[in-house]
Amino acid sequence: MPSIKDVARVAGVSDKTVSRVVNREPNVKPETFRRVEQAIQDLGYVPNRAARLVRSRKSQVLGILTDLVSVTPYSNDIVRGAQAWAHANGYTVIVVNTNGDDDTEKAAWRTFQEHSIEGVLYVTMYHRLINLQASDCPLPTVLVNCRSTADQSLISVTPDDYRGSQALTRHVLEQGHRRIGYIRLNPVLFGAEERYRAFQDVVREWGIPDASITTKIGMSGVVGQEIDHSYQVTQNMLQQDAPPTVIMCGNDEIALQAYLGALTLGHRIPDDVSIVGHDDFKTVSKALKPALTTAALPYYDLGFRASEALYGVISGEGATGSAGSVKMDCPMVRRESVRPLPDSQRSLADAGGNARHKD
Amino acid sequence: MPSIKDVARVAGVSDKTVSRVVNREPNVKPETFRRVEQAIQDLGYVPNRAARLVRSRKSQVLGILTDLVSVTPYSNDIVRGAQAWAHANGYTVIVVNTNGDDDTEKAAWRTFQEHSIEGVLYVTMYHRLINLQASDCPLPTVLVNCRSTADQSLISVTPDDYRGSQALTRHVLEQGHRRIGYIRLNPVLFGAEERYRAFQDVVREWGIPDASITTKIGMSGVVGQEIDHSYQVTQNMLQQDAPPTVIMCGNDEIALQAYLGALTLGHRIPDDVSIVGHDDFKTVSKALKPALTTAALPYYDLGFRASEALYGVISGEGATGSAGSVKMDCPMVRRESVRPLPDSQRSLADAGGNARHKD
DNA sequence: ACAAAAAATGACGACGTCGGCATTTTTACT
DNA sequence: AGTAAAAATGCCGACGTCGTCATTTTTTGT
Repeated sequence: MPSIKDVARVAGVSDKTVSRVVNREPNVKPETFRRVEQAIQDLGYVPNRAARLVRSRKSQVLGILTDLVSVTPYSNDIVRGAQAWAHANGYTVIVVNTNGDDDTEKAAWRTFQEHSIEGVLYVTMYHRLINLQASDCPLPTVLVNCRSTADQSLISVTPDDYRGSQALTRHVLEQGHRRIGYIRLNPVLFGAEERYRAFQDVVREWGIPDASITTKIGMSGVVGQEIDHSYQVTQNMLQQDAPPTVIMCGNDEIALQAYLGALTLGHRIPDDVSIVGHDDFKTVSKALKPALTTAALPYYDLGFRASEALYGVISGEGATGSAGSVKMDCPMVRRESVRPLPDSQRSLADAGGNARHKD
Repeated sequence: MPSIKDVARVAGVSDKTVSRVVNREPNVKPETFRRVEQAIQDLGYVPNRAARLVRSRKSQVLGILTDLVSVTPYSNDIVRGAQAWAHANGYTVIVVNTNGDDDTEKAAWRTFQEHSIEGVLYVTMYHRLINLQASDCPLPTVLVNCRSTADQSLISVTPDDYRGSQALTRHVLEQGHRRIGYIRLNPVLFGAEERYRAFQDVVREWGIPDASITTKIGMSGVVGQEIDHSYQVTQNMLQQDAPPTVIMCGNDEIALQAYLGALTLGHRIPDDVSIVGHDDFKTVSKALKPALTTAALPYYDLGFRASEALYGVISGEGATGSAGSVKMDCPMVRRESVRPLPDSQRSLADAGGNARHKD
């Protein structure tokens, strides 16, 4: 592994001049520049970051700390997004999975310090609240897909579950649906709460009577090993009197269960029952027939945006406190699983009440 | 950021003694050891890897080069497996996604060299053949999920698609199925070839007549944007005269299509038709009702095993040439989507021919 | 108690790079 | 041509750590 001095010798200049060429500093004669470049080429010289770092303290490395690569493999897109930003900006990324283990997390922070990392992305694989103090973080940190209840000053980048669910609910109502089944995500998840709240708010805003809404919990249990009742829940809903014309699912996995449940009962989608999901897990949402209308969790963007934010913190560009925190939209992805109801079918007669949207 | 000298001063010893303590070298008086540890604690000293590296040339860092995080997000488990090995063995991991771009790949190799990385895992996100020379790799390299047609000497760790498919086919035959539909994976994929070949070999070995086999291609087109015909293909198969009693799918995504196609036609699974997949994409295979019998792609193990192999190369423990290459088993995961056929239904009468397994 | 061996500790320099500053070469201007 | 300013280049040392080897302290055996 040749060093800068080897290059200097070959090019017949001093090591400092080589350094200048390598770092594109000014004040190098074109002719010298050429000679040095040639020598670099010939020797296959590659600068040594470690040595550079010993002097300049700029590692150009970012750390990513993830809790566990949960059952939903899609959240890896957060990491991809972060990497994309990093490589576009000359940074390298070190990733450590803690698997939710505290000791591993401790070790990871230490590793990051040893590597003189400039900043850390603290990524959770599902949207949740955590309990982290800024003082626990020995390095500049940005929270991704989570927020800290303990310390508001930690900047976070999270998906806006509320708005995603809101858009979906509005869409469903605009298509004329009034009898609605809602299958909730595992209540343990933060997103579950937000999504359900948005659903309720919109439904109330439109004056839909409670009687025409059926809500059930589709998943429950510890994250990672939850029990999924949504298949059965769907079938129960469809077999009740005046069944819902649309089933809104807490996420796409539940939507898959809803499809299976409905199809097995001989219902056609969306002719007999419409279905919407949430998250846009493409392996599911695009694969279903008809393709699923859902709201896309912006995982990739979360990672990308968070890296930008982290860079802001590192380079000290203001943005202190939670002022820098961002909620990113979950845009609705309209596919074919929601059928517009003809006017004639929009009454609520058989579910009691017939309130309509006020506008 | 305190240095080893700050610690030395506080502990009242020389920097070298601190170094000894940090690296657990012998010949330090217990009392001195204690004092130094205390000083380290008090100052929050963390050794600086860069400085260490400048001298010792052992970075304890592995690089992971991935082509693209393809449509199947599951292959990320390869990376997880590699990380698991790394962290268990004191290594840190740098990941770079090339998105299949040659320039990015070039840049990645360079970055790896700059970081004095010890070795590289060259990971492809789907099982395929690549065209890489050992001479293209400036660092010790192990291929994961791919093999090089250009250079046999590159060690590779790949899944054994053939044996996975073989096990699945045998299972299906053992359950008494004789009229079989086979929906092929995109022929562009290396695994598609292997799996189909295994299927054919077993079927032939058992003496099943060609007439009772229906084979169709389920996906085609460029990887990442393929067209999926398998939904329609399934329905066609089920509507033919003497339809297959089991449909074997090139992978689990195709199996999902098969489920949807079958259910929509009113067929029950596995009562009317059995289905098997391949890959064990859990979001699909465990979610389906009934859960899918499939063969598990050992992604995690691939990554873990490959790291071990790479370490072997780095530390020069023989294992030269493709002698070190490994094919890892894809164990069958037996769930509920295959129904054993009662003897009375095992004839081939209506499909022409009635050959039986020879043993 | 004393020498020899063993253990513990320290002084110093090198690793590859780059910042600071001194020195040399070139350019611009009279 | 001569001089001042600007440009180009080089020398030296420091970053934090650890290897080498010298020095000091402790232990062991008589």
